[in-house]
Amino acid sequence: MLQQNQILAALPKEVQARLHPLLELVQMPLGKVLYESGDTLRHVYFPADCIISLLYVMEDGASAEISVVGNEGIVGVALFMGGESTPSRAVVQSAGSAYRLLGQSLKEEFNRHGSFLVLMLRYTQALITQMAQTAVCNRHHTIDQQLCRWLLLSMDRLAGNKLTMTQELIANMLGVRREGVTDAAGKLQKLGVIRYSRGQITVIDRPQLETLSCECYAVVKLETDRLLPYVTAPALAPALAPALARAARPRAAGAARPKTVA
Amino acid sequence: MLQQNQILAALPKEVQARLHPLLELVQMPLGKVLYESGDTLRHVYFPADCIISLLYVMEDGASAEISVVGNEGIVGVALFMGGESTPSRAVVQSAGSAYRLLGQSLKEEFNRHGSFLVLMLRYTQALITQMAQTAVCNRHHTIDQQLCRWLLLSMDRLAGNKLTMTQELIANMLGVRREGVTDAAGKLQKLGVIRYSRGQITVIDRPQLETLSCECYAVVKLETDRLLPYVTAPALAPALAPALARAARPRAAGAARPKTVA
DNA sequence: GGCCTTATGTGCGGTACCGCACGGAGAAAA
DNA sequence: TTTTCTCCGTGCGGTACCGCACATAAGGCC
Repeated sequence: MLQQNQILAALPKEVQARLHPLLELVQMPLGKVLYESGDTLRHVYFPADCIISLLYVMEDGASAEISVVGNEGIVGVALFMGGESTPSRAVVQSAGSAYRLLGQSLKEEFNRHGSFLVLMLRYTQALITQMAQTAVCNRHHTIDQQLCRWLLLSMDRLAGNKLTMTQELIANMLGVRREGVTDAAGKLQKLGVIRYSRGQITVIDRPQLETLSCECYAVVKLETDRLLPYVTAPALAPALAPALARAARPRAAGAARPKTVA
Repeated sequence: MLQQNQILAALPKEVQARLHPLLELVQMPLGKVLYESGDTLRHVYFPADCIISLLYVMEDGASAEISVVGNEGIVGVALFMGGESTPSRAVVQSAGSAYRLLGQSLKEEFNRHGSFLVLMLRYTQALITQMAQTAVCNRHHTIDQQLCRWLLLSMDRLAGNKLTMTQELIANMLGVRREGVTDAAGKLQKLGVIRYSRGQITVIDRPQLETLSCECYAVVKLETDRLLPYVTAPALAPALAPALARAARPRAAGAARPKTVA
């Protein structure tokens, strides 16, 4: 079902009809690398039920996740942004399938300057928001908070409440030690928020997970919903409404860290 | 001189002619806020000789810089990306002037689907790279390294080798304590790399600054030069060539943190 | 010169995270 | 059932950074 990807689903019927014969459904096994840093991209991918991580790998081999893409988005924005490549790696974080489109075909549709272009750009802005918030989160929040955020981002892109992912891999995504994740996950389990065993994580108390997460999750989610309203997303728990309001409203000018201005 | 902004300068003559009467040269005093988080943008800005910081301010008032824009770029990409607003603040980090364009005029030119659109998208990809690298840098690098990166990013966007900026403000940008910056700056001064006093920083040994910086600076610079070749940028010190090669070449697949794979 | 504001230096205890080493336990293979 | 491998738990010393509380100094203003 082509409609599994929300961007494809949001396109007008005639665009869908044009693209349909060009889209190829491909399997996405866990760990598959869609592109490496600097690769000239050949395809873009519209995830159907898989999750793709964009991550940067440093000289010394350490890594950090830049953003996550599920069926709400598209992998390979560099193709239509004009750069053709990007200094990051795209890896399958959760297995499934995706629709693949040749770069050339994508550009032809993009250059028709219709709804496809508009949609791509809006999605790209959502992606930018996610990256920016990742930067903030890496600076200011604890591993505990970041794990919550990461779990929520993943759950939003999956059908059930189960996730197949070892703590080791989560650590690579967050760019922290495996033991740090063990620690944080242990706390969440003790609180009854999640349950896990040997690479299987189950979210039990999602509302609680949202309150334990930093504001970063809500900021990204609300902004994504705003930018891509065609995504009929399940509403955020009411408890997060304040974060929404704060995120949307201007703050006092000039104040960076309040104390330094007082 | 309209050519002061490199994006405007790179546009074909007829586009420049169209835009010229619509562009308004405005002064950009230090600390001026161009937009707040969630504001509907009215203008975009093409910096001539000022530097604008895009930063995110958290609920508790702490902040972190997401990216920097100088005369190589444009402030307000959300306008043509379609979102009209963005959850961050744009502040003048170094005073100067900029060309301002009404959002409506921008969109009219953008929707002609010519070289303006192509240039905007390419610049936006460079901006994305900078944000992604900021996320990585925040996760993995020391304040010392980040200060070097930050100084280099600023110097690239200024005429001389002097920078007017207190350590307090730098701390807000980096999202760290002021004392941390004092510490790092002290070391750099002892090494004879910079000299500073009461908000005036002078870079003495730029090559040394580049070697002390983390790889993030080089990655962003090389990618920006690649995406926007019309910028006749001064070459990077030869010592950084290896970082370039690494950034451009694919890495061994699957390896996130090398030890975890060995 | 005297005073005040702002910028920078320094020290101290606390915490989050790191690197490392190893122990244990579940699952799969033999 | 025993072995093996993978995943998870735990402890320990080290470091980078934090928050706080001051001390010092440089420049503007009277």
